[in-house]
Amino acid sequence: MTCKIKNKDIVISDVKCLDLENTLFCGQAFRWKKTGENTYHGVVLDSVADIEQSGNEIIFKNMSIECFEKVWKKYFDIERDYEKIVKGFTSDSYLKKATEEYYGIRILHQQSFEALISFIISQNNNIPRIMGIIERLCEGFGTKIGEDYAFPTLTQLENVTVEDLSVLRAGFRAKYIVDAVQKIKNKEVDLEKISEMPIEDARAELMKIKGVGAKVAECTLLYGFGRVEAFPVDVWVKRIMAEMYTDGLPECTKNYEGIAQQYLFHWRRNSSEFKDK
DNA sequence: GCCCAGGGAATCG
DNA sequence: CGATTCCATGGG
Repeated sequence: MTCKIKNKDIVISDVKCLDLENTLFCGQAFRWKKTGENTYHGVVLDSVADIEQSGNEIIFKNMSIECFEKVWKKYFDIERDYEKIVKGFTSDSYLKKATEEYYGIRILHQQSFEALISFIISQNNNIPRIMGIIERLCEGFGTKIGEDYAFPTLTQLENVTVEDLSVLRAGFRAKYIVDAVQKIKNKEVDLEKISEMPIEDARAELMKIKGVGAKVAECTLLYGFGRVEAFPVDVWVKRIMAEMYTDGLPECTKNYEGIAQQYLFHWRRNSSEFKDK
């Protein structure tokens, strides 16, 4: 990656395998808005970004180098060599198709608390409604930043009750959000320690929270902790496994199962190859 | 009205 | 144990 400052913008180039459209709208993050042909608007931590992709260049508009280094470099997983990883996938014919049709998906390294709460909300739910609930959560409880809202912090949520959360219209999931907040607050579940645990222990730790089962735990590890070997199995991935991988995932996905999962998930949901199925 | 959605807890056999 | 049922809400 090369990083230049032009006017007040950060311009990065030579980032291989990063397509904003595919990455931001493949169901891993729920707060991005498309603002134009190649422009996107989003919030991470307390930083708001307007980003534009033109070919091999990604432009972070009106952003300081400090902010880019501190927040966005990690968020877009810039240091990881996706080109190499994705090339490794092409020995499998289905993954070859998926990575060709939807090239440039990266796993976004989100804030762990946000990922946890977001995927608690995602259970037995559909993506448009998940987005709405999260938007109401941010507007109702997060810090206002200009026209935007940060995702609420643990402190901002530490005293909320199920009744307080009724404005979200999250249904039965509200009590799970409260349980997650309480257990993190009293250190029954320690997000700091989870990032250093072997993945089996990390899973078990997250599953102490009500409403966190295998799938939500796996999503939290993948998107909130950057554990790219985590493999969330939702209804779509279940279909993929039943239709294409009855003997399990191919060897070429080893240690990168979560990245493979993201390509397969997005491909199976959106490709015309599976129209009306 | 029915079915389904990036599931999980509670209950039943 | 595995299998079934219920959980809130909204869109198709």
